[in-house]
Amino acid sequence: MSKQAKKLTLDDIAKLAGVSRATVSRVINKYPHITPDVRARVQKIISETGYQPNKIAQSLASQRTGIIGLVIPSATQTILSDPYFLHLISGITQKTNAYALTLSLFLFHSMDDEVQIAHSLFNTNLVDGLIITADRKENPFAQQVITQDIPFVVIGRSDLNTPLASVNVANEQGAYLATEHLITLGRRRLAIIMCDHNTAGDDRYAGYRRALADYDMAFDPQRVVCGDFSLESGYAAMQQLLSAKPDAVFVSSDMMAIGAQQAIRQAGLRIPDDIAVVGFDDLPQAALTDPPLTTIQQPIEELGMVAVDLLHDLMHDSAAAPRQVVLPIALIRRTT
Amino acid sequence: MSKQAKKLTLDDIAKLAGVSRATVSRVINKYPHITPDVRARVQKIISETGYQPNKIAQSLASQRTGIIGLVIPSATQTILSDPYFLHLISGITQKTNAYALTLSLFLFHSMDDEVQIAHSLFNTNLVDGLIITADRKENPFAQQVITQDIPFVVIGRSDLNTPLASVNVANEQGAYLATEHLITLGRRRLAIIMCDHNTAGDDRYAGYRRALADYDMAFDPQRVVCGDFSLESGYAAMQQLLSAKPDAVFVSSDMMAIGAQQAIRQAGLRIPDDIAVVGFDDLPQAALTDPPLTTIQQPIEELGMVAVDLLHDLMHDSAAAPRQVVLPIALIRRTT
DNA sequence: CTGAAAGCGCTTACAG
DNA sequence: CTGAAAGCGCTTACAG
Repeated sequence: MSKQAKKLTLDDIAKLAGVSRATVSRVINKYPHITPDVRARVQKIISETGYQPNKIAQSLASQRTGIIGLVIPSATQTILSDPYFLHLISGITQKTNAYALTLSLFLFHSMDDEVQIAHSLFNTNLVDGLIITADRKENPFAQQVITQDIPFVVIGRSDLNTPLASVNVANEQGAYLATEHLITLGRRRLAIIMCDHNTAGDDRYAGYRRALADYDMAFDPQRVVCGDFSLESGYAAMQQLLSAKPDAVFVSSDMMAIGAQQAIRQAGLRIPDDIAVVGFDDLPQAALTDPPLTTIQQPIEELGMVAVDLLHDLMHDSAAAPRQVVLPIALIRRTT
Repeated sequence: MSKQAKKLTLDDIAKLAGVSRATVSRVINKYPHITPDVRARVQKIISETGYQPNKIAQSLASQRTGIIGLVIPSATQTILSDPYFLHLISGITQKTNAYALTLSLFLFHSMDDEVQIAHSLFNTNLVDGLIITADRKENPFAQQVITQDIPFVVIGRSDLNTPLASVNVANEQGAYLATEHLITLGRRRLAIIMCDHNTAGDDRYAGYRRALADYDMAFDPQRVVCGDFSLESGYAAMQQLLSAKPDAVFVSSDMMAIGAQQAIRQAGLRIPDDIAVVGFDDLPQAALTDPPLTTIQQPIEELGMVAVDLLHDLMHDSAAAPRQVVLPIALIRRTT
């Protein structure tokens, strides 16, 4: 407890309680068949001394560390500007706290990091399982994980054509609803700010196209611009789009939508009168843009929570068939 | 490597290379005095087999895990809406990657979590060191850490009156500059949206007061409102402030400033004509608000990087005097 | 420069 | 229900 005290071990507790180390270990691990007397005696010593088992020794002996890794292989730039990841992490930590798991976080700041981290994660017995955000279409890290003997779950769709445990939201359907909403409003010159190199971006683009087709709306490649989910890229994309004179734009993330709104205003146009905007995410800030942003709500925290649930199941029953969960989305109408 | 293969151990490598486990261990740990031949032979086997040492076993034997913990004891709500933390985490992971340390993340979602996490972190030998964001004035967790025998560094000032390793930015001076800027602009009815229960908030408030005093400006408690660093709270605070008819407001975080701008616009007032706004942080989104936000730039990523540097030093030389680093800030003029 | 041996602090069959 | 013992896979004085 205090600074100087030499740390107590199982052995010390065993001696103090007059039992074997095995018994103390069983008490700590809540093994059911222990004489109540003995259990009480051991517990008393433990609480009196403030003994805490050495987690590393427990891990080595039990072959489980209770650590799970969260790997976010996105470009750092994207991560930085998108509160999405904060919500995801929040959902994940809620569950890891509940399961008494420890979360380790792995971000790549360079190609080198990717190699280094893969190296330190695979075959080192450090983590019991992995959660991977698989937004990038090119995802060499995820490719590697498949070949490893480690439970993992993927957040977002993955094109790894293997049955994997995964959680995702109904991206295609969300984009469809958003686009349909704009069409229903009477808009005719629809545009999209999408995100390439990203599976969620692809799915949302597909939903946009499907809605256009279903409603016999013209598709004009001039009115398609790519961003990278960042605020800045949404701003730049909208500036580019302006010359194509859209009267509505579906932006596939709220941060990009906020940037797009800014570009529209700066061009002296009115929202939604001149250009209607619909986003995707429903971040808290979406309700406070000018005007408030109509958007597709996706349950980001829940995404994280379900990921941990799936992983937890996998870790305790490796024979379990990997489950794919798709969470529902909803259109949140604000401005229009 | 592949799914079925039973994992190799030091012993296996030793046998394959015809040396002792000690020698293999020395090669792995880059012990300098090894016969080149022997080293080469061992390394060949290691790379041929793809052997990776078991990190847990290494940790138990060496009494170091290479894991450091990042503890963010802020209210979850605050964390979620503030990209600040993303930048901080980014800075931290850049350095942990460089030092080949593993980062574990601890967020509190309830009072119970706080107890649980403290319990699992202290005296369990899991982490080699801790980084704590000490923004809350009431910080029982930080108080506890002090009594533990574990290296740690605090991000943000702490009122724990002990010489601690810490990194911070010049909050007071930043607020002073921001306020001075508004005064120099000719504004006379200054207001502040501050953040209570938070040491950074306190420091910034102090800088505001000092500038007011230096320039003989009236201080009106009517023109002081508290938020919690979230966008929503900035919005609400500004609405409240409106009746006091300020002509300028220093908002002690960018997210709150963005919320405040929104409230001003919604009230039909112009920025900066009717009310000038200065923020604090210089998040990427500050450059894209309407109008672009003048703000105090603080090097958030660097805060995280320095924290890891300090901790790294502490872990390798526990006798080292804990250092206090204060990073400079700068006024970024945009709109006015 | 290298090896034999002890040790890190636990867990978990195996007996009884 | 409980204990003795082996084992988890490494590191590191200690000799030589």
